[in-house]
Amino acid sequence: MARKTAGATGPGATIYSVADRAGVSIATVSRVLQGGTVVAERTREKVLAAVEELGYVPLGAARSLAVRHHEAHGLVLPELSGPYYSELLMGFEARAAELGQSVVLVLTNGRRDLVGDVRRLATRVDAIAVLGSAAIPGEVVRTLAEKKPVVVIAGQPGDGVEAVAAENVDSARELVGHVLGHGRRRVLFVGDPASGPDINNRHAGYRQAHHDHGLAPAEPVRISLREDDGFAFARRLLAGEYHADALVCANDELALSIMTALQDAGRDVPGDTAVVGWDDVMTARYVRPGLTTVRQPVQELGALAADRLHDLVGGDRPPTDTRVLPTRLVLRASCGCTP
Amino acid sequence: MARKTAGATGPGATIYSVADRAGVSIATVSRVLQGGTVVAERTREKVLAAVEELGYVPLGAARSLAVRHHEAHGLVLPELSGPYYSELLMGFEARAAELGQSVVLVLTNGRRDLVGDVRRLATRVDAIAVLGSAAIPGEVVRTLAEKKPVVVIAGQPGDGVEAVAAENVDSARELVGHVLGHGRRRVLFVGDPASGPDINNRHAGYRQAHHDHGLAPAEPVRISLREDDGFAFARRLLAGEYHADALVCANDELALSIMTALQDAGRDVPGDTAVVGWDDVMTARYVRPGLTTVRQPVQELGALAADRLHDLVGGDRPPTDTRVLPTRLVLRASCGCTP
DNA sequence: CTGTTAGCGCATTCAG
DNA sequence: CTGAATGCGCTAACAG
Repeated sequence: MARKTAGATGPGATIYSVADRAGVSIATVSRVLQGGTVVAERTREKVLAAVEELGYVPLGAARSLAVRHHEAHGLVLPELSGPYYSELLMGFEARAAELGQSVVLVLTNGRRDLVGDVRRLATRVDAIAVLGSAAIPGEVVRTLAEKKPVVVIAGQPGDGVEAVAAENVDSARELVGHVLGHGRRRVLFVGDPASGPDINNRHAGYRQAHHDHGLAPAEPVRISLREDDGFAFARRLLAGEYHADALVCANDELALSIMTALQDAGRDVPGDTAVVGWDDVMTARYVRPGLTTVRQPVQELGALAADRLHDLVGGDRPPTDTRVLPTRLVLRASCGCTP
Repeated sequence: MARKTAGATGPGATIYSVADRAGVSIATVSRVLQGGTVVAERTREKVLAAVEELGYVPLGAARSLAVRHHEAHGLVLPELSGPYYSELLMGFEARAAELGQSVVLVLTNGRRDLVGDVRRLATRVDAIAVLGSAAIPGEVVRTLAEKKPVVVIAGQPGDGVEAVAAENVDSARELVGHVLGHGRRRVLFVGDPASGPDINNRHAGYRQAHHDHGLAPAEPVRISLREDDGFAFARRLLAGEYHADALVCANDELALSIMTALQDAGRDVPGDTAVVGWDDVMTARYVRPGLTTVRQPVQELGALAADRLHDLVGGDRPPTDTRVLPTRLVLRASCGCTP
């Protein structure tokens, strides 16, 4: 049946109208646009001209249906506050783009129908990366992984699904060892290890460092990882509810809020109390004393996740063990060092 | 022609295999999945069971092709460092999700083939939001707007394309007026007004405030808006290259880097030099003195952009004038106030 | 080098 | 309430 191929301009132009206008077949149009096969220079020009004149924009969905690939990766994050997620996303997006993949993003935080949203996502991408800690219940991830390639970022290793992560245990051990090396003997771990595998590993390193020094680790202060919780804890500390000469905070937001609160109350940091954190956020460089922390290669982590997805979709490279990226201690003054 | 509808499980399951398994037609499957039409409870259950057993995930591309909608919005940002873009993205994503739209993200910063990337994006979304300042050459935006609905965020108003923005001129006028009210008489605008419409408007407000007070504004210090540039400027200021008792910085990153550099060199802020910025980033609360700045409703801006795209796609609401969101002065101590 | 043709998987009339 | 048939726009053989 002869298609209606009315000279639709702008939106509405299809490969048929372009072919018509250029006086060629749709196959030829497809060829010059995909750039794979050889096309006579003469006809190529005609096609390109027609494309230009009609303002033709190919319909991605039609291509996807034909090639049976979305050419898109999904990324599921809890939110975007703080530099961690943003950097992860930047790294992911950059690598995905290099690989010719679009990225469609889902932020789960105050989401009504999380499961539904993720299912809809699965509908339009070839593979999905999920931030392990908070984004999604592990059960959902597992059923998802039965249908699409999935990689978990900084999550529980060994669920049977691919995973990438930054190193935490050793760097925690090193960091806490460093603090103990300053002569501190009452160092508290601030932040709930149950917040996620990352935090749990940091706490594990904290314990190891104590054992290394023949010391008994104190119970962790089980609070969540936001500024407000830091302020609340600082009040309790100032009230004498805790005793410590050093605070190892699960992340920088906690460390910064606590440090500031202590200082505003007249405490000397690190004189009275040393404070260290995790992530090396921008603020860590600006406060005085500078915050000693651990720098993670967050962008690389994102890029790595994108890589794995791509491999998984391509069917290359069989599932590998969890890839762990190294981290680096950043010594400033809040731990007791004099730079 | 009878389709091969082999009981494909997991990936590979189609609406046909589900229909087969449930002993119904694909139309019925489609109906229960879309939930629009009425279906007998009995058959609905059969279908759902089949879906479950086969692990069926509908192919978004096929649906998009059939309904002639991608049900996705594009968002083009330069990058994601700092809180501004992240918050914008959060606001955009949240609203888009509410409207049932996926969001596909493109970060343009070190991008090789920007134009190509944006064209590919246009291929798979119904509409696109672009951050005006830095993401894309205005010319590209205009040709894009001929093919897809486009809204420019914080960009040049009146290109004939939809736009949303935060208020800048008045808040700048108020901020600078406030600084002048502290008795400062040599206040410099730091940051290149040509960086983008936002900055240009802030500079305009700066000038107005001077005129309000019968003062002559100084030439702006034309540097770009990153930390490094702030440090470099601070060095030149300390070297006596500039004279000022107040610095109105185009954004917080600039303000913070400059303030810190001055303090490290022994200058008193705000005693010797007041410093104010724009954006109210997290660090602004932590430095001492706290940074006086202007808070923009960035998330709302993102949400607004998503709304407009949706309206544009729906064909509702004719193109409106640029929507401008109000901003708010945040007074802390760096301007000379005593909180 | 180019045209013809057959699906890709789904939504949607139109009958029944 | 349900099924059969058609087309969405594009790619990829397969011929010429």
